[in-house]
Amino acid sequence: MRDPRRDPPAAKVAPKAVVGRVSLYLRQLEHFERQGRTTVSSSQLGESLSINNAQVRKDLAFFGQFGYPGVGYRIEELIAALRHILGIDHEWPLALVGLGNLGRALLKYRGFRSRGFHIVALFDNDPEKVGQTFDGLTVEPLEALRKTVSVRMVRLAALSVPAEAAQRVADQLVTCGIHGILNFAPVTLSVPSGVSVVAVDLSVQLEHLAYKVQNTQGGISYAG
Amino acid sequence: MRDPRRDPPAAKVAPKAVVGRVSLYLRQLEHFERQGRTTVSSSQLGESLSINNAQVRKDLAFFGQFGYPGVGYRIEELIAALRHILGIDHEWPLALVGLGNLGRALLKYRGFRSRGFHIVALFDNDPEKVGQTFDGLTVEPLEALRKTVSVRMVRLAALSVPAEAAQRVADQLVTCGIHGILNFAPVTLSVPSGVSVVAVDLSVQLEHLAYKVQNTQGGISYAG
DNA sequence: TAGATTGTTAATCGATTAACAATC
DNA sequence: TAGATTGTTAATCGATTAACAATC
Repeated sequence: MRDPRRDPPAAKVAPKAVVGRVSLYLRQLEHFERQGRTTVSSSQLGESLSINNAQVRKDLAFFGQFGYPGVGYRIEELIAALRHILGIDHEWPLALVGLGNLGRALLKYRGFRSRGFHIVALFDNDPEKVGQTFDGLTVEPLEALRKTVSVRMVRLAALSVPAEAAQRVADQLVTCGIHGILNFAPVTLSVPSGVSVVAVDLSVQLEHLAYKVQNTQGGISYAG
Repeated sequence: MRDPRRDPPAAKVAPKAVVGRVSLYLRQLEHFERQGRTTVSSSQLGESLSINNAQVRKDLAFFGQFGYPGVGYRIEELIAALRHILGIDHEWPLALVGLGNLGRALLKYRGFRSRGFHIVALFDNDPEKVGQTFDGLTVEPLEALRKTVSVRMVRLAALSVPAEAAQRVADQLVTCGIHGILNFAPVTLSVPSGVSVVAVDLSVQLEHLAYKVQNTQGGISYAG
């Protein structure tokens, strides 16, 4: 019922790198679809993302057989399949914890909503912030976490609190039933098994850029 | 002159994964230093970050010999060495291009400045934005890019423009002498060799989190 | 000294790429 | 059919981990 081709070979969790590339494939496929294309080959898809064509086929084959020999991949069909695989063929209610500058920016960020992630609750421990309204949502104290998470069936949280508070708040999130944390605080969170964390550290990324620029004296390519 | 231990073994560019971990080591070392500690072993440093101790030693050994057998690493000394290696022992002037919600958040984000990255110029193509002042900086049109980049010796740019504009603006940045781009737009940029790009795609990260949560039925650990 | 811990080699593991029979 | 392209196996490459002599 869910896809027209053969089923996935196994129920193993894909390696991190594969999942990341699948997100990129999906984005590029949507781009091709908007251009009116209907099929794409692994070579074309790979070239547009600077990824080897065998890698594209192998990544996709991890989840099942989606291609047509001699033809390539049907774009519309592959988009639907990848959305299902990534779990973004439905909406994800999202809690945003920490309404500092970064938090407020995340709230306004369009990229989340357009991928099915809806921020449905705001939390902050600062009494100045509690009760304030941003984008139609009222900031609640962390004490309200358990109730709101349960009522709104929230499984994911974006964490944009200061580094010192991050682990403590993460513990609360876990206790209140959150299953996944997108962590913007510059600390390595420790969470129990069964809870997922993805870290987004902007400074680490910028430091990497500085390193690359410093170690590139013209002529060598580092387009990664 | 620059560090008290033996010099690096070679001048090769470190793999991406190594550089990312070195940023994490540095952050954790700074944390230990604030706690008043003076030395740390690879096991202790690794444990605090969920990284194997052999990996810690190997990563550091890539850049030189910093440790003392039987003692570990002297924290103050290692911090200085890693700052130098990452190229953040000096300030990096940074241009911010695109003053939408995300751009304005990046401008206010403290994490950059505290790591030595100073936003010194703002650019946007929107006539509504040009001339406006944010945090004491006036938004300039992209036509002013070349002059400002050269006058202020800017080598790095954070790019937070809409996806449709990203490649075009990136081309301009490169033409005007930018050497490194921190790309927040959800597209894969194509740049000439000698120019570095680091992509930060918040939706990709959130999709990864959704995938992990969806594929974790309690009991299995995914603390990555 | 004895104990601790490094830097490094060798072993293992996983990820990427090339090659090609099977398929449309 | 001939040409194109898949899925997959085998070969390659790189990254991680274990083990240990060297060192303080």
